[in-house]
Amino acid sequence: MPKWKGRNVLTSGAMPDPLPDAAPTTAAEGPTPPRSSARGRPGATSHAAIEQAAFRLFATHGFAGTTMEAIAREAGVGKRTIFRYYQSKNDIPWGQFDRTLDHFRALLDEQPDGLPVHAAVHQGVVEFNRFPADAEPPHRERMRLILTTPELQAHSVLRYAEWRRVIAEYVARRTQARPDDLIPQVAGHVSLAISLSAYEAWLTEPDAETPGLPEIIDRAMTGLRSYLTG
Amino acid sequence: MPKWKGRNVLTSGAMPDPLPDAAPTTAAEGPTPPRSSARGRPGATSHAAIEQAAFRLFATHGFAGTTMEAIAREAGVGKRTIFRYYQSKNDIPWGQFDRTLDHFRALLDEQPDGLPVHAAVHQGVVEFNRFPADAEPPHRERMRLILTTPELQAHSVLRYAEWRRVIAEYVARRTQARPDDLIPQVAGHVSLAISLSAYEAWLTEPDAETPGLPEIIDRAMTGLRSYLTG
DNA sequence: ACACTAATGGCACTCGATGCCAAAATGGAA
DNA sequence: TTCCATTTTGGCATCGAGTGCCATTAGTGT
Repeated sequence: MPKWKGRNVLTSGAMPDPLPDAAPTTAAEGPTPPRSSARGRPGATSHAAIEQAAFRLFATHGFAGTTMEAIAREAGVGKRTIFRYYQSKNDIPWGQFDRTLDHFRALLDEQPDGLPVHAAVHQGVVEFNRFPADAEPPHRERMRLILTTPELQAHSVLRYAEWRRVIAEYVARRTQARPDDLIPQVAGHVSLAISLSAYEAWLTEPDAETPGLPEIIDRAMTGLRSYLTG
Repeated sequence: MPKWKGRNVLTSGAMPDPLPDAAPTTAAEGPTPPRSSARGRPGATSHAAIEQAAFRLFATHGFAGTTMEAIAREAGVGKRTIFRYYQSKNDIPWGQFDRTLDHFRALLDEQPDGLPVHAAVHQGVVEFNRFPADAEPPHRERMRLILTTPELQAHSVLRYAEWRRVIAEYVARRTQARPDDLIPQVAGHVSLAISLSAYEAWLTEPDAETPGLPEIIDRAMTGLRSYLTG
């Protein structure tokens, strides 16, 4: 689903971490995540650094086999601090996903109004999942981790919900309905279904990915249409 | 998604608990769940009793506000024992869901071969979610809990996966494909998408549920078709 | 009564997560 | 420079889910 703007090298380069750290979408709770201001003590680490440390450990000990303490040690900060940057261990692999939702919204709005709604949504989803070849390997690893680790698979629905919402809102706007109405909701759910199927197929393929993610999403979409029309 | 065969009264009557307790689908691990055999010490409780106790507490303290210790006390058994009946706290609300999958499989097989695949699947899903009026209120409460509690919402994907698999296998068989191929997978994902949308709409409606679940699923399905054809 | 079998439940322990708070660390003002 | 307001850090205690271990209990069959 994701689509991290620029380059996001996983183990060696820089992690997503775009723009100055923003406030969490799931507002006011216990500790307030760092937001590198002018005044006050500067942050001891960054999302990027934490994710790099975490993925390094995940690669060797697996997700479940890596404790938060270990990640903290690897990142050179206190465990307590990690929990200020990420609400939970499960949130680490997703990184700054929220950030990309604005981009997704923009992509949908870019679609010409002449296009039928379903086609516009489809195009938006495809574009959202198209990115430079050099950003693909790390993205692939990230998604593989997420889609093959049960805990993460489960946790991800909470992320998907925000993503679906973007679609539901777009469809609602274009069909004069409310985002909570049945059709917009179905559109969101089905778009997610398509994407997930596509990702699973994508991850199954040999690394010499002949068909890219966009192509597979296209294929899943046309597959759905032919399936539904017998 | 579910469909517990007979009567399954939530707070007052009997919980699902059909058939003699079977082995867990996710096989051999730590403690082996009870399977009331002839020999040996008899079980101190049952899935039904545990679920009743649990739901009683969930109703007053909420899901998160209810500890496993509390459930154990309410059910009159040790905490350790509860964990032998359910792999996790999150598994309690779903009850013996696995059991219903065989029934689902049977429903699909019942569909006439003359019916187009998508129609057969649709019918199967609809039938799966049709049940006696007196079983509805508790089912509704159960699903409301599951679909409105983030932890449960997330955890449920693991259950849904098995359910989707049933569809993927059916579609694969009828289209001479493999269950892991793109189209069967998409069919499973999309059927789930439809069902979830329908459930959400169903739960939103006032209790005087004019349209039942089957009708809403139908509506979601036709909605999808018209959405996809502009 | 005795052996066999299988579930129970207490205990200790790991790990994720949270509240609390004193101790950094920084920029700006006196 | 020193003090101050500000903001993050990280240690500590605590809670709750989940697991391994194992002696105990409660049946069945002989």
